[in-house]
Amino acid sequence: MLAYPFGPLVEGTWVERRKRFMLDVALPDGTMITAHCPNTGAMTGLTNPGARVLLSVSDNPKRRYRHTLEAVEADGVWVGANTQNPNRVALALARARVAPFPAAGEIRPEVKYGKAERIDILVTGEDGRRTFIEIKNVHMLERPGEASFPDCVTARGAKHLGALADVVAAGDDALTVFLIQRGDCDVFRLARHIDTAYGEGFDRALAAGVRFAALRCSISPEGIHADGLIPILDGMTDVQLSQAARVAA
DNA sequence: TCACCAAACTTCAGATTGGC
DNA sequence: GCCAATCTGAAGTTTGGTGA
Repeated sequence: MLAYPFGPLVEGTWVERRKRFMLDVALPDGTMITAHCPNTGAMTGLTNPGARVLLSVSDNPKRRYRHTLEAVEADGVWVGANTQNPNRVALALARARVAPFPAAGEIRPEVKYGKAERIDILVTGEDGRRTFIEIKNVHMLERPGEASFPDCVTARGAKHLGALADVVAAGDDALTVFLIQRGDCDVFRLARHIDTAYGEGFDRALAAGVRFAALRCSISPEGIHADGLIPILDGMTDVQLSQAARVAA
């Protein structure tokens, strides 16, 4: 299903990522522009000068740069580069009651909890039971057909896993969705060699009862299409079976 | 209803601190 | 004094919350 339509896009060529939020792009007519890069991560595998990019255009007069990077072509497919889109896609799918999101309940995005934490989506069932849902953006392909996360050390990500484990300990449900913004993968694997602390946090969260799911999305100039869940392979824990059983439940 | 503010995202560069 | 480790601020945009 088309979970998030892009609207009109402009195609260009990646020239240089000058600063974290600024990307120089060459338009087809040779014009050089600076676009906003809404991805503050390392963008491993995507920072390829000469690669085709898709840009959305904003009419907001307050913006310094009218264009926003939406996708980069890598390995022959479009890869979503806007880290704000996964949350939008997840919210749309949650409202459509698509697995792995709860089949019923009140949906609220960006909900504060604890002292200073903020969860991406909170679903409250009619019985009052809450499901805290954290969305993680995935774009890296370490091996053909195998998506991986994280692409760099993410202390914040490990912190989120600990917070979700606390949520489960308090009697609520917690779900982490690895939303993969590329269609050329069949499995998801945790990149423990990149961030061992995140891997350890993953193990603790899994043992505590946090559920995990990997959701593959295909990117096209029309928008982001939700393909469905793919297996999480891990080698240390049989996450795939665990995930399948829990999602089915 | 509108305007304003804070928080979130992540990493780098520069400043600061501690140890030798 | 030097080096390494740690801390802090900044970068642009979006979105939700709050107050007028």
